[in-house]
Amino acid sequence: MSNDKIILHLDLDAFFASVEEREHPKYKGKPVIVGADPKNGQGRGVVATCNYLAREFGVRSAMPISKAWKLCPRGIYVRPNFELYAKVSHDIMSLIKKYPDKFEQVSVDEGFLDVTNKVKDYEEAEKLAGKIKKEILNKEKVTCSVGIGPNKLIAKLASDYKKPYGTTVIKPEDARKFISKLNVRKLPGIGPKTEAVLKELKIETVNQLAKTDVKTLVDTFGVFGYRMHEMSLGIDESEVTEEYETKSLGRETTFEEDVDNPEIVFNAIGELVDEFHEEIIASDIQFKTVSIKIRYENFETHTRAKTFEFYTNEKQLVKDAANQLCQPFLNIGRKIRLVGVRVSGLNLGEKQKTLKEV
DNA sequence: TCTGGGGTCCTAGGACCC
DNA sequence: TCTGGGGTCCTAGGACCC
Repeated sequence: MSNDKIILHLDLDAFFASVEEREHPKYKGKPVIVGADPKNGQGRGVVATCNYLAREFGVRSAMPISKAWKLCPRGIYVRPNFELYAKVSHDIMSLIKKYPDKFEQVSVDEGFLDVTNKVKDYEEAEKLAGKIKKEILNKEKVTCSVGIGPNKLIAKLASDYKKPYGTTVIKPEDARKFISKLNVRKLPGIGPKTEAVLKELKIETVNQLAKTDVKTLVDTFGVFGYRMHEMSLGIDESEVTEEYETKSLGRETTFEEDVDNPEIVFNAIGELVDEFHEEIIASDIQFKTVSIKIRYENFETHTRAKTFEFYTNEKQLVKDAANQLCQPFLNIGRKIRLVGVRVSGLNLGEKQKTLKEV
């Protein structure tokens, strides 16, 4: 009995931009940038997603929209329509779910499929991937890329290897070689900060990471050092899991212009709470902790939290707690850029203890 | 270049309990 | 005089992911 798995990772290509192209055929053949209003280069905010044509101009996700505007002034700039993307995502995930033994939705545009007992080998897995890709394209008019490998880590890195509309198959015996060549930044959990620390240690490729002794990594990164070392060898024992429980729920907003009037902050908090409280009621959620987040104009960010001795779902309680928690940050002669409210310590109603619905 | 909004997970210190 | 040890909960900050 072998315990080798066959995992597919499916990633929708430039998802938000693809949906916009689908809805607006006149966008085809043009750079499409989904994100904040660029306001002739003065806009505040970032790029959410852009299509591959926009990427040729150097535009990237998470880039300030003002920079995107400089790189690609003639692009088509659209505000995101998250409700639409959620609907299309839901439709696509519903199509996919029937194929694997287990399906895990990771985000709006990604999912893992454990097909170990559905296919007899990697050739069959590749055929299945082709079938799923065509079905999504025919029925939903968007493309996706698929990675196939012996675990979630390899499958995920493989789906990223050839995009858009690519399929990359990494058999178990090729996993080490495949992962060795990658930059450490590709590994999940290694972001800009960790990348910089690794660079100081002269570690830039996964191969160099694999050759580093675990002690050095653990001394530098704590328990994550072990995980980094495992990943560098292509090891990932985690299962494709269908269960998912929400841990927190909230909203935040960046003001059009930085503010110092407390009334404006309180009003914003009220609106944010009104918005997500609907979700709390609809999903039958109770909570016991309320947190606020304040970001000053210089991007310095603070959080404060208050935990009740009981679970509740009362809107006014959230507003009162949030206002109270904000007080120390107001009227001190500093301008505020962002305010946020979040509830956690959740007691989930039966409805919510199911699949993640993004 | 000047940094969104939705989240998750980790760490570290302090309070408190037995 | 010089002060345990383990567990749990809470808070604040930070890195990271999509």
